[in-house]
Amino acid sequence: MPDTAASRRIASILATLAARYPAPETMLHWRTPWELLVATVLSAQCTDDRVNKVTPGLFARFPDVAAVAAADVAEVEELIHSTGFFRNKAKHLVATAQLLVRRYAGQVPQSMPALLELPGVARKTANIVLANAFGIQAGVAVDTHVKRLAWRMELTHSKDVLKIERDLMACIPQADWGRANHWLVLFGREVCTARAPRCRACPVASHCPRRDVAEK
DNA sequence: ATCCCGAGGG
DNA sequence: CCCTCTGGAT
Repeated sequence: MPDTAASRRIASILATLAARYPAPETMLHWRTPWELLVATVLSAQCTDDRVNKVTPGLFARFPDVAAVAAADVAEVEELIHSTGFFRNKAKHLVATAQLLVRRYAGQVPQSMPALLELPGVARKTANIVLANAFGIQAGVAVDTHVKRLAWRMELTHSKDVLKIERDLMACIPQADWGRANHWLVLFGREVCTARAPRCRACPVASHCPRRDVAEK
């Protein structure tokens, strides 16, 4: 069980961020579960607007799972080049598309274990796809920003992603699990940055146990 | 120069 | 646990 004061902090912060940031579907552009899966994979180490810049061309050239499954990896690499890590991402996307065609009739599976078998998909991506494409609130997606927030808010000091996820789930309304990552990422990039956090501009400074650590 | 909206692999 | 993979923003 997470510390209850920290739980209240996280809940208050999420409520504030929910009012401040738009819905996730307005950020990453996607129309189908497959497109969300692709966009989420591409978003590793990359901002939403850069992903949104390449996905229209990618989806136009390879309109569905079957097309990606038959695609030349080098051509996919070219189309997603600007999102970084393009060799890994292209290889994973093609391999995943091939697996979907082979085992799931070209559909994106709607369960955590099935998603985790897809190359390039781990827990964070699976949580986001399940929640936002299928409305299945399987869990909170944890990435570097979310971890940092959980630590700074003293919800937990664990480095175990599964424990961090469970502690967050205990204090975030289940309906927000799919969106929490998005809000926290934006907040983490704009305000509660890894170094030199902009505490003076922080909308939730009053909830922060480290607000005495002033912005320099 | 340095850091980053992950995931796979040693 | 550590490393690698990448371009782009700052």
